[in-house]
Order: sequence, then structure tokens, then C-alpha cells
Amino acid sequence: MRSAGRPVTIDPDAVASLALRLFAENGYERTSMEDIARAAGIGRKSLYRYFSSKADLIWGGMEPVIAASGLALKGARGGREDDSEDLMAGLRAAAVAGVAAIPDLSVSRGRLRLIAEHPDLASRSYESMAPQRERARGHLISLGVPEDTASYLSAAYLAATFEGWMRWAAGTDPDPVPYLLAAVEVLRVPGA
Amino acid sequence: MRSAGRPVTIDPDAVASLALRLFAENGYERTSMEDIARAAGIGRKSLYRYFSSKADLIWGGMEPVIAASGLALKGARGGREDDSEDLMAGLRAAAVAGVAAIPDLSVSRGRLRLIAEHPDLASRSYESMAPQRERARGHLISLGVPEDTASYLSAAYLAATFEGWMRWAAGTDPDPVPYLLAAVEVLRVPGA
DNA sequence: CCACCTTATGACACGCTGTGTCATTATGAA
DNA sequence: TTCATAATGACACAGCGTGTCATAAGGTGG
Repeated sequence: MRSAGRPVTIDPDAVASLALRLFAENGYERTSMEDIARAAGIGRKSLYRYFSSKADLIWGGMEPVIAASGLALKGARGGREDDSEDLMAGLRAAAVAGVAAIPDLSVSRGRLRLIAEHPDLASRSYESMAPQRERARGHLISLGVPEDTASYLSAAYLAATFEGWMRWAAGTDPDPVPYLLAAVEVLRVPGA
Repeated sequence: MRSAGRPVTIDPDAVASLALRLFAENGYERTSMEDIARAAGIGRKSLYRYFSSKADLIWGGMEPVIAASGLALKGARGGREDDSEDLMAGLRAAAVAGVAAIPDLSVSRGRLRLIAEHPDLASRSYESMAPQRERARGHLISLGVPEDTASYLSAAYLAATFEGWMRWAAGTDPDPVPYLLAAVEVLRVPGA
């Protein structure tokens, strides 16, 4: 029952990496969805079936990071000692957990560099990280942080870690973890 | 010499507030640039001359806030005691300075609510605040904060204060200042 | 007072994004 | 073999943002 109709012939991952290559070669703006579809040997409409927007071709690849990071938060119901240090440790762990979910760091670096170069793509960060922000907020609230503080902290947390990723991508260091940890260092829990 | 040719007949402020009204009445998506131009009695191309994008009709109004906030940072070369508390005080002051630059708070609330409701507009926050982020970063660096810390801190600072504005806009409190101050509370300078 | 020059304006056309509709195709299941 | 199901792509469409170019409306210098 799961598999009835015509089977899939398009490999989204292959299309995404093809698109990434085209972007790198000809520029993001100068590469139209039509171009990508033609290069992939499919129709433009079919392309949109797998990637709801042009930005999705890039940001889609970051989904595993976001998912893993969210999962880490869920499992981080630390001990009863809900002091500030525990809260921050949870956020640190979540930030780092995303790194493990990346199969090929150099590809991600390429993606992030493209994002950094392009305002249109960078803007998408706010949207793409919205679910993660919501999860972080819920996590903090469930640990006793006041609602408003949780909102500010989760917003700041995501902006800082995103900036961490960006700075890592701009350089040549192989490991993004130190960047993420340094980013989280600028945060604190006011009450504790 | 300054004023030679044909004088201006279009009042950008009037057009922007007209657009804001149309958005409120008919929805952001369902109001096209064509609609706005027609309602304003001008051509679509002329509309684009004053507002480079649809989002600009909304975000343009926030420019005074950003400008004032940036100015406050410039003037905040505090005493030689560059300890953490001074740095944070500077950021606090900059955040609050923006409030004074707003002629009509209720209009700004409407704008921000529109932004909150609409992912497309909210995404723009990253772009719109980029200059402010850069200024904050420069400010921190000039006060002795390491480059990377300054990047993370300024990113977190802008995200948190933006969230403060959002939470203020969502409620009915007349004064946004407490929200902004609470937002800055989640930040710290790691070294100090 | 008139010709001129500068600048605002808008008409037209274009490419691209993202969406909707609908016919066609390929496959597994009955 | 027939049929239901799901993928695919051809076509059309509204809207955004851009470029080009002719026209209009004032001041400025003679």
C-alpha cells in the first residue's frame, strides 16, 4: 500500500549538489531554476516539487543539522539542578550536536559561503531556524526560565550560533565546534 | 543649482502609510505593487523609484530607529573603564535610543505586527539590521573586545533586541523600553 | 518673455519566481 | 490484463523587480 504508483526517478540529493555546482560556477542570481532543471534533465515544475524555492536548494541541505540539534535539546532534560550552568550546557550540547549530523563538512562550508555572499539566502536564516528557535524556547521554558527571557535567549542563541557557522565557513579550520562554543559564550541566563 | 529640473510631486511618507493601510485591509500578499500605485495615483515604476521593494514599504519606516541607534553607539565612547558593565551599558543605551526616534509608536507597532505575521518580511530583519550589526561590532572591537566575540555578541544583541520589539508589538504596553532592556539582559561579555 | 536644461514621471517590454491545472506516463497490485 | 496510484511535465498565469525610452513640468539664463 505504501508503494503503489509510479516510482520516483529523481534523486533530490543529486539535484541539490548539481545546483550547488552550477551556483558556484555561474553565480546564484545568474542561474535560473530553468537552468538547473535543464541540467538535471527534468522539468522546472518537477524541480519545484522537490524544492519549494530556489533558496531551498541550499538551505535544504542544512536540515539534518537543525534536526539533530533539536533532538539533542529534547534529550537534554538534565538533572534537577536547573541552574544557569546546566541551561547553558544544554544549549552548548545542542549546538555541537548539529556538527555530527553533517556527512561532508566541506560541502556545508560551500553552502554557508554561498549563503554569506548572498543577502537573499542569508535572510532565509531567520525562517529556516524558526523551528529550532521555537524548540529552544520551549526547552528553556520547560526548565523554568520565564517566557520572555526564554524568547530573548533563544533568539540570541540562534543568531550567535549562526554567526559561529558563518565565521567557520569563512575560514579554513576543519572543526566548527570551537566557533560554536565561543558563540554560546556571549549568552547568559539573567536570573541565575 | 540644487534644484533645477522638474520638482517632486510624490510624497514617499504618504505613499508608505497608504500602503500600510492597504496591507492592513486586504492582506500583504493580496496587495500588489500595482494596487498600491493605483491607489496612490502614480505609476508602478514611480513607486519602485521610491521603494526598491515591497518589503521596503514596511521596513523603510524603521530606518530612523536604526539610524538613531547607530548614532548612540558612536557617541558612547565611555570612560577608560572598559569593563563588561560599560560595554553592556553602551548596548543598552543604543537599544533605547532607537525608541526616541519614533514619531508615532502605534504606527510602528502596526508595522512590526505585519512583519511578525509575514515570514517574508521577518526574514528581511537580517538584511535590514546588517548595518547596525556592523556598527555594533565595530564599536565593541574599538573598545577592546576580540573580533570573534564582537561578532557573536553583536549578532546576538540584534536578534535579542529585535525579539524585544516583536514581543512589545504583540502586546499592548505603551513603552517598548522595558522589553529592550530585558532583551539585552541575556547577553554578556565572556572575557570580563 | 522665451528657449533651454534638468529632473520626475510613466508607458512598455522583459526575465524570473512560484503556483495552479491537467493530461500523460510508468509501475505495483488485484 | 486491468486498474489504481503516483510521478512527471507541458501550459498558463500573477506578481516582482529591472531596463529603456519618450514625455511632462518646472526652474534658470539669455
